[in-house]
Amino acid sequence: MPDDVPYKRQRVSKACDSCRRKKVKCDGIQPTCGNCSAFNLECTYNDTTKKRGPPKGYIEAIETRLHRMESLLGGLVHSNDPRAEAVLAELMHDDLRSQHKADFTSYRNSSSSTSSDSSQSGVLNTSLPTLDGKDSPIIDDLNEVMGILSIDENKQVRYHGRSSGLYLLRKSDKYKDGILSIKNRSNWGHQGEVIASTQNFDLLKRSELTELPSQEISDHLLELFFTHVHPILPFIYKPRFFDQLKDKNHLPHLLLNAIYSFAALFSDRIDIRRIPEDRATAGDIYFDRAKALLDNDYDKARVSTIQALLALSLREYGVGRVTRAWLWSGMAARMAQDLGMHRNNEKWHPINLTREEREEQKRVFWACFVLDSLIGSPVSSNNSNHSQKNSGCRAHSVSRFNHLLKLCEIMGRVIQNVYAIRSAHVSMTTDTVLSILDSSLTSWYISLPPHLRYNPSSDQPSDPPTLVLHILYYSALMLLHQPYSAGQQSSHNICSQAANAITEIAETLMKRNILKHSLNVVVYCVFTASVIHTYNATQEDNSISQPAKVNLAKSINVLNELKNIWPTAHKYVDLLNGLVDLKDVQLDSSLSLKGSTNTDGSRGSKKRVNSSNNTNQQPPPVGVVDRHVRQARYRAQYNQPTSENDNNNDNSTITPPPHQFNTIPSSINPSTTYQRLPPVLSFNHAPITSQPT
DNA sequence: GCTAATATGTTGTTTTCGGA
DNA sequence: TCCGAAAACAACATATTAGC
Repeated sequence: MPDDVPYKRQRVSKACDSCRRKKVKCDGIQPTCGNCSAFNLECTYNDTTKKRGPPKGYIEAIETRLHRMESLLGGLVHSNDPRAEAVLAELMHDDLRSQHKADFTSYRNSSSSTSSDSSQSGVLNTSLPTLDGKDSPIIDDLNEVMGILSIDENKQVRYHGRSSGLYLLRKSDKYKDGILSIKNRSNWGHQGEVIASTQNFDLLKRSELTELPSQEISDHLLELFFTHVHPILPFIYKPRFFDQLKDKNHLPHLLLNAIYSFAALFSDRIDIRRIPEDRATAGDIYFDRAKALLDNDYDKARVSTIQALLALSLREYGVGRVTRAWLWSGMAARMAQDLGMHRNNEKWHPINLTREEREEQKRVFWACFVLDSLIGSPVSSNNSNHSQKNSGCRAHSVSRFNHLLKLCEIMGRVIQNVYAIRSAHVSMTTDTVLSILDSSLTSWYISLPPHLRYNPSSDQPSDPPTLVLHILYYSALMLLHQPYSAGQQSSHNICSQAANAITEIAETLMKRNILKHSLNVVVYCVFTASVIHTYNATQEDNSISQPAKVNLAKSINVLNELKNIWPTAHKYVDLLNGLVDLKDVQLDSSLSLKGSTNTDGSRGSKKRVNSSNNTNQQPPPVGVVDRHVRQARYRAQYNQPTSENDNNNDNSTITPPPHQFNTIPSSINPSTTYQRLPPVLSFNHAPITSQPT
């Protein structure tokens, strides 16, 4: 064909709406195409065409690179190398930052067509509302996408993801160019490394690795583990575990040391601490042994290795070495997959697993799922490619664990749909996704059996693991609604009430002197609640700010208490103390920072304006009116009579939800809508069946 | 439902062009 | 003439859509 013959398109670039519906060839002639003309139809070209986004995995790859660069920068900033200081100075240079910002703006503009088209086609809008709720573009610089960076006096950079809620505090004076400058009062930036155990475990001799503590200490630590950890995360199957201990020649040293090292943090004994006066060094010797044993064993996938990884991950999370916790929980999850635990082992006919082995595998797999959800990025957990089943056993611990699994599954969906840069959904509006996920949480709450309900006015107080479960529930609520809290009053109310609830439950735990027995995930939950309180405390409306200040003070007290057992609480207390200053939140001295000592030696907040120091006279919690409205709606929906508790439900008690946010729009068929959500795990069967005893 | 054409985004290379 | 930045281009990957 000669070159000068013009290329004739085989297809029109845009078929008319009618032809597109009928999927027939359209000649594209406007205003009326040939087909519409022939059938005397109105010819329109209204349907918008979708623009493609970046290639699959591209955003993830860029994110990975970004995080790698962040950690490199973090290390650089932290080093004493003068060259690092020069690089830091260069990076801090305004020209570069503005260039960086301009680059990002350019990227946003270039993709703006995608955004607008997306909204029309129902793509979930994952962006964040502005603080003032105006409908300006929701994301306006790189930092909103990344989350928030904070930098302390030691130039230690910290990254706080969106789920931290810290972006709510962008209006503060200390927030500039995407960085919160926060006073670091207790040197937590280095704490992880300082307390990090540890002796040089490379020097441990092989014979020392297999040393075990005395029977008395062993019993003590195992009792602590099975009292405080096992009830909420029963990843050890006790009958099988204690059977293993009977065979002295084949003791699971790695697992034992991992359990000892974690349980030691719950202990008041000083003879198991590396430094007697430092509680955070409790169990260091077992940790060193476990780590050395792990280095020898991590390439051998075994159930006990996974269990050890879970225990070690929990410990590391508690002492503030989050990266290692994240790595080990991820390693555990992948090892579990390597062993095929993500498949339903009841179908493994060729392999003769005993009932105990099956039970153990299920527990371990689901514990991996929970940990990956709570302290890692639930990547592997959200993988729908597993068929392992959990249980419907009545045993309280197992039942609680099963509800925890369901809650984690919902949280995974929240993260996938609300926080992921690229949503798993392509055809639902934000409101719809919010409604569906909110409904899932409500259903979860309603499905709680009586023994897992939290009733603060009951004569029989809930046990600590159940209270932790409720704290996680309210955290999930905050996780879901937080991104929309600035733009939607209903979401903001739910966030505030959830934050109030978390603070109140945590305070209950503290007053009952059992806070120290709660799992370390509580620390982060209380912190995120505190961020909401901080935001509310700065509102002009006194009816909002006053109770928020009271709750903020309570939260800080709780975190101060948690510092005694979980070193990771140090950094959150410091962050909050910094925020209290910078947000000009005026706390009463007797309420705030109880038990904490500032680096300047003073105790409590420096700002004292609020004259009330009577916690019993606290104003109504934020959104309490909404709560009553929702309760009434809930009672109407579920035919529940008005309880006495509701009548005398004073503001100091937590009214059980459901929080009842939006109902699913009638135009949406819930069943079909749910099918569009990421696959939901099957929870209707019953594998984790045994009494945890 | 499915396939192939088309549109669009990324990445790496080459070309252009202004300033030293 | 050289250098560096920006623009242009090609090749490839992938999302979207026309239409069989």
